Amino acid sequence: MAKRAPSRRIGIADVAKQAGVSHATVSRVMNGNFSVAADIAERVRQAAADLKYQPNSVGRSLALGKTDTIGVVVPDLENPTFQAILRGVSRAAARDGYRVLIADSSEVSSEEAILAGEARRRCDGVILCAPRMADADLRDLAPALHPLVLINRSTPVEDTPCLSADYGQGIQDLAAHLVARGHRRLVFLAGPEPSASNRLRVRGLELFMEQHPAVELQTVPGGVSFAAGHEAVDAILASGATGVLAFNDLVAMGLLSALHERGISVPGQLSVTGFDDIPFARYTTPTLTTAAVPITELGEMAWQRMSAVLRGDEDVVLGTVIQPEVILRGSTGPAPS
Amino acid sequence: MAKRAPSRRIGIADVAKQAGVSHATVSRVMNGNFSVAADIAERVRQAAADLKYQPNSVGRSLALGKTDTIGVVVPDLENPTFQAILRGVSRAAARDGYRVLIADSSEVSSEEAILAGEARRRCDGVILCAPRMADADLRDLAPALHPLVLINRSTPVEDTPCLSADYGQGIQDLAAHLVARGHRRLVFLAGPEPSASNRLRVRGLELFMEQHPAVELQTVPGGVSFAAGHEAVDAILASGATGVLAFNDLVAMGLLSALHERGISVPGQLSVTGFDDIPFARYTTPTLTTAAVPITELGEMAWQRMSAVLRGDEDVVLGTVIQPEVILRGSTGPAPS
DNA sequence: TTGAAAGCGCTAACAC
DNA sequence: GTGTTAGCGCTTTCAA
Repeated sequence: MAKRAPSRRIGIADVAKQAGVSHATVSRVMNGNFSVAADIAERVRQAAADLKYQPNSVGRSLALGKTDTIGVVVPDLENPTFQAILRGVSRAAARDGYRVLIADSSEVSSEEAILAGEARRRCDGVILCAPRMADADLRDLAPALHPLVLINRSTPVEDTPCLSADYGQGIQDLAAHLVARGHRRLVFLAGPEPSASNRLRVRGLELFMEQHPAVELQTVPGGVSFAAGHEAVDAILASGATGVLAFNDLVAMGLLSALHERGISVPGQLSVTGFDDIPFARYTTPTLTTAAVPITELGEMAWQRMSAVLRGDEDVVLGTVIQPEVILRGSTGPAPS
Repeated sequence: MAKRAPSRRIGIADVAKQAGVSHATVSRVMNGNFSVAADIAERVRQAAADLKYQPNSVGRSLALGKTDTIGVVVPDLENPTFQAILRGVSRAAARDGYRVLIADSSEVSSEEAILAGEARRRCDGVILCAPRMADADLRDLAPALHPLVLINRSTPVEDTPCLSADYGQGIQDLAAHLVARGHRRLVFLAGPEPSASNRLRVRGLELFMEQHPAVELQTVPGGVSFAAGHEAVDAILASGATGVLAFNDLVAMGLLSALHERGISVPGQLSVTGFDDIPFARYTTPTLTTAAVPITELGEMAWQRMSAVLRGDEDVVLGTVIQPEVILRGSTGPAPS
């Protein structure tokens, strides 16, 4: 037996008693079931209002077998990309009456599986952003998580919608832009080695190089943050490149800031590109050339897929790849002669 | 009767049957109750593993009368301030085994009350950031939301912990800094009229002006975003002021960007201050002088308060005011002579 | 130490 | 149209 609460919250039974009807009738009224006589319905509504009745959604969830909540697992709530995904999911889900439970793995990827499972137990489904989780782990985990939607994974998982941006194409487009402006020595300021989205960029650049044998490309280890870009400045300058392809906007901004401190002119001496087009990219000095990934929309689309699965749609789109769009701004220019 | 699901999820009953014990025993084992014989416990664990049993947390919540989840209501998931609060709450709550449900009112303040109530029904408590909600509405709402923790409200509400930053003092400190550098004509690039935190800044500036009769202060309408700051540039220039106190960092950055486009030198011709010290503030050009509000910590503290209330602590701290700290960077300098 | 049974708050099938 | 009742999956009291 559950706790004998001394002063329970108002429940459906209290309203039923107050209105002099059965609790089934109260339930009907609360759910807008019209098979209740108008006068009785009114009496029930009055009683509910008098008692300030708030339906208990846990009871409701148990009876209905659904929570109207989905979990979103992100590696880092501090990263604008994941904030944007979360925002997109949250808004789209809210329009359909669903709420979002957040699970932030704080970049501890060993936690992701646990968090995701935990989230799934409380929710009707989970949207998983786990860019660094090993493919094998993901495949093991997936069945227990279903309904599951994946974001930014290249791994196809059976019966699991997956949304991602074409980082490979985006970085090629940026490289092409630099080459068109006369740059022949490029450097890739890389993201985390194990990250799927970094691998896609690397692969894209490999393809690009095959088609542009005259271009030279180096790689400098970077990271995902301002600080990573800031710290990489020496290695970038040492590379002798005239064009820098940064892993993302954050890294590019850190680099821009360090270059400014060193008195290096951008794009006069060095052109720099970012990736993502975070809101701040248009406010840096100089403004940042980047490949825009409509990441909030990607979050919204993730909800569409989840919603389709929850509705039991027969043919949910499984693979979705969004094409980034190159945005030319002030941080790139012709190669110095 | 609930839906006759054709293929239910594995429940405690399945594990009980498989292990040849009652479901009460399974429950005891799953909850680490030691009053179960070691061999039986092992058998149960084995059965649970075989069946890949995942305890259903809705059932658990109903029996226990708690969800181990708290709701966080924010006006805008796009705003770095609220992202940081959310992050602070989420991480602190996670450490105590609680999860966070997000409710984004998308700046529609009429939605806040509904969202908050809705969140409360699904959660054990709610942390409310509703800077524009009218005091009276908040007081009406509070009892139904309890346990409730308020963020950035100056309204005291009975029995409700409230955390806020001392925006009034922070803006005075920034103004003092400008005056110390010789500025005599200041302009406040204001936030939203009805926002409590804007009113605190206004009040702070009034106090400041009383103590500095030689200083002239104008007010220009602004907003909360980049765009607002960017658009205000003409009004700012028209004011003839040499020092600008922007409502927050975002607004300051938008203004900085517009000033850069106009070729106005900062801080040579105009000094600009922000507020909040968002992560990007140290990477603008020039870097932004601002008043740092440790907002993630504020989120963490909000969880501490909530946690205390949930534990039934007798004397929870109700009012907490965090002092912003002025961070001097490159966007402010001596008044032009 | 274990099982039977009640109850958490709600929905819905069924009978009237 | 409305009430009775079973059941969602779990915890916990009580009795054995």
